[in-house]
Amino acid sequence: MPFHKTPNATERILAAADKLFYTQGIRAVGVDAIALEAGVSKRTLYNHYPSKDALIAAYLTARFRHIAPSDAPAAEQILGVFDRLEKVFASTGFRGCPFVNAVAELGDPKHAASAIAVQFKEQRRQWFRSLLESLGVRDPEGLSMQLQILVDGAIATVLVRGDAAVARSARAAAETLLRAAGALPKQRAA
Amino acid sequence: MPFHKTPNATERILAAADKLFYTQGIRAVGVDAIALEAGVSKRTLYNHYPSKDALIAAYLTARFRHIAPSDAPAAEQILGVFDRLEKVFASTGFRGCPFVNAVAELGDPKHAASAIAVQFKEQRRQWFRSLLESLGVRDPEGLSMQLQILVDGAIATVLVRGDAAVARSARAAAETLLRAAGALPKQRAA
DNA sequence: CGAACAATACACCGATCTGTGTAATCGTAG
DNA sequence: CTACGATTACACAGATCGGTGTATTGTTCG
Repeated sequence: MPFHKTPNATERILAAADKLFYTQGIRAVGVDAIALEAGVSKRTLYNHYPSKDALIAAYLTARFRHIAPSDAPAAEQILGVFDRLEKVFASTGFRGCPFVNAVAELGDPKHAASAIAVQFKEQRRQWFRSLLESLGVRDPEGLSMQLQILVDGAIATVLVRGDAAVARSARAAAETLLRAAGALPKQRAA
Repeated sequence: MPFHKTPNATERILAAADKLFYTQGIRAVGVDAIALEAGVSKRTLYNHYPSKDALIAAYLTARFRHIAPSDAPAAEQILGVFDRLEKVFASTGFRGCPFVNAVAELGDPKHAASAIAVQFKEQRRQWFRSLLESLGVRDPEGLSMQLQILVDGAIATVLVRGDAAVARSARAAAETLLRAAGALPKQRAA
């Protein structure tokens, strides 16, 4: 039976690729740098991943986190997204959305990265949509798209502005949209 | 007096750089490809631009279009942004926001591209803000940021989804935000 | 014509890129 | 101990990168 002597060589390579790809850009990072960061020879890297493109795809696939279901109220779950975003924005090394960045810098829509990016964004939109349905809003499809736009817009804006407080603006906008859809109590005066 | 025999060699180089940088990504395009596209020798290219970095900066600076003032009603001007966005999204070769893309793929915040990108986004936000002030909304600063988020969010979403109709969702969200701020008449029933 | 200047072709530099070939080494299972 | 599979170091291929040096070809003005 094949064994694994180390706590996963494949994972170390993937972790190194994630760190370098995300912080410096995919095209800016060579496989040599990834192998060095992972503490692995270049030959070993190519024994685990057949090509840099495959490693890129693995990087994005690993970034594809599935959203854990929650028992919290739907509106709270939705607004919680923006609160979590603010923390991510404020963390050192935030560099935008890895999926959007990959699509932007790879260019080729036939690259595996594009399909992965579409799936990720679509997953989050569907998550929004099902929550909105449970809230009984009038147009869950359209509103889920609007929330999605707010999320990606906040990410892009922070990428160039570097101001994590943008997340609060996005949250406020989401509140207004939810309120207009009847999914939130009427506004309290200040 | 120095003369110009052709309709501007510098401009042809810039136009070639714009086309290639935007459609394929900055790092993906070599100076040789730009010179070829411009119908110019590489030496001439370097006689007009001292380095690729300078050409990148020129590319972004040229993309920096100043917004022409208009006499149309303020709310109409704001919503018109999203209508124009939809046309841009539907045009062939749309590849997202050149400023955001440049920041994303260059990584280095000290690169001239970052400063240009910040200026561009800030200009548009100020444009929103002054229109909102003329509308007498309660929080022009915050609302201008929210509109900015909608614009960049729509751009990022279309980049991965490829669906120009996203612009209409963004416009609808902008209408809701303006209405909640009292800058638009109360909603008509469908 | 002839001086002045822009643009050309083209070779070239050193660095870096993705990817491979190979022989030596190491750790573990039988 | 031995055999085997994973990993290593390292050289190398072939391409491309940004950038330069140079000698030659135009083109325009005086």
